[in-house]
Amino acid sequence: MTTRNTRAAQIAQTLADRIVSGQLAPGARLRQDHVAEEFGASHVPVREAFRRLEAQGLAISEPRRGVRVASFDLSEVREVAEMRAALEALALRNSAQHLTKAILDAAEEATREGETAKDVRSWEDANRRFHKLILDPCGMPRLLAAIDDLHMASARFLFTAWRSGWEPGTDQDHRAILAALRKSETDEAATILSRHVRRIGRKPIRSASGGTRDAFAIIG
Amino acid sequence: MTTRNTRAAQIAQTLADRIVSGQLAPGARLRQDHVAEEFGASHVPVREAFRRLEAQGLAISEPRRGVRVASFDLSEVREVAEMRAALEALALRNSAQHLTKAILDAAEEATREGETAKDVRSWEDANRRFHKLILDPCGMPRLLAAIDDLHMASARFLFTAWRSGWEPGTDQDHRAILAALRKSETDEAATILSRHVRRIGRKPIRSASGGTRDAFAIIG
DNA sequence: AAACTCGAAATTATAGATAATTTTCGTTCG
DNA sequence: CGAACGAAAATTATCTATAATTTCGAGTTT
Repeated sequence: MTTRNTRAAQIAQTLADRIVSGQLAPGARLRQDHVAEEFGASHVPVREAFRRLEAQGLAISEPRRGVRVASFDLSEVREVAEMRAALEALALRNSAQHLTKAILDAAEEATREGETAKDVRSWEDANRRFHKLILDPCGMPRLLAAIDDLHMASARFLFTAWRSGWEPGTDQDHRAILAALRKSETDEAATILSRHVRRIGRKPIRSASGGTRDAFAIIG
Repeated sequence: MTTRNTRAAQIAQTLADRIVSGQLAPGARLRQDHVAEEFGASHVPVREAFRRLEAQGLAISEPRRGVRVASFDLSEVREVAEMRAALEALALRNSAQHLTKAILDAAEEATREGETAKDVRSWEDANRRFHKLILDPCGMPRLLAAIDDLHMASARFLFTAWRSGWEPGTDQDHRAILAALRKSETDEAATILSRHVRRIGRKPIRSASGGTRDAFAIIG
């Protein structure tokens, strides 16, 4: 199997998945020799992977002190929500004129899948697919890459908060966005999308010390 | 001042400066052994620096084929302008309530310096200072980092287009933004800022083959 | 003459080794 | 008993060496 990617990219991808899924907790140390050994690689590609994770905001590196999984708090959840709102609205405005009926149908199907998802992971997958479908046609690669990074952060917030317990509901926002797009009411669709992405859910979490605190995540 | 940063960070910084200033042309190859030799380093920190430049959009890496300075065209200039407009407007809305008279005075001073700048480099420096002054108080580090990267891209577009020949003018937009902020008319200020950042200038450039084509850059 | 093949040179990717720094943990001193 | 110190261990950052891949050109074939 000749992988087309570099070793560093593979390692970065796997570690990113673990961080997003919550398998690697915020604050956890990433020790280069341990990671290298696990992947059967030397530490050089591992260090390159770390630099990538750092740029994506998933890890934090302090010189001579190693790399840790980035921590986050409510203010960063809010920040990512606001950035997503601003950038996704922009993308949608540029994407709208290129949307076809087939794309909108596929987005509706993704919405249905999200509504019937039985766990948070499959809901997130369907939700991301919805957003990607209606935004990709904007043809702005740099913008789409930035949105992708923000979605990854969103997913991390979500998986950390909703480790278990997920009840699906009808996604009125998605349907309203699609209805507006079908009527070519771009501004309306962008406005709903912007509001939709800024909705932050709260869930009580049992902390290690026995008490309960609240966890927050973007639920759009 | 010995920056206690890593070698990789120093190399990335220096290369980024060269790319932004146009000293390294779009498409130019970055050969790790040559760079390593120049900086008196091995190829390991050089490779880490490359990953950083890649994440910032300043370089493009193709596995086994090396790293090149990223190319860009009018559509990317437009894209960066739109992204800056969206994100800087967001930042300003969150920054407005924290702005003090001292900050606004400093921003006005930066505007004056930009108006009297004798070359494009010092104009860009003053312009960036203006934007940074009024946006930094928003206290959203991830947003500010994203804006920083976009400013770097903007500067690159500008320096590539306006390698020479620069005539200063009064910056009415900056003054209008400051006036609105002084009156606490945040929405008005954000609207002007958004329009301001999307202004794209055109300049005829003598190409190598003797003909002239147009170069474009964000002039806000 | 154009296209193709093969091989050498250049370059990138990975591995192994070394030096420098931080962390850890036991011991001593207040 | 707790804080502070210091050697040992672990970890990071860097360098040198080796392996793998691509590029480019000379020579051959159609």
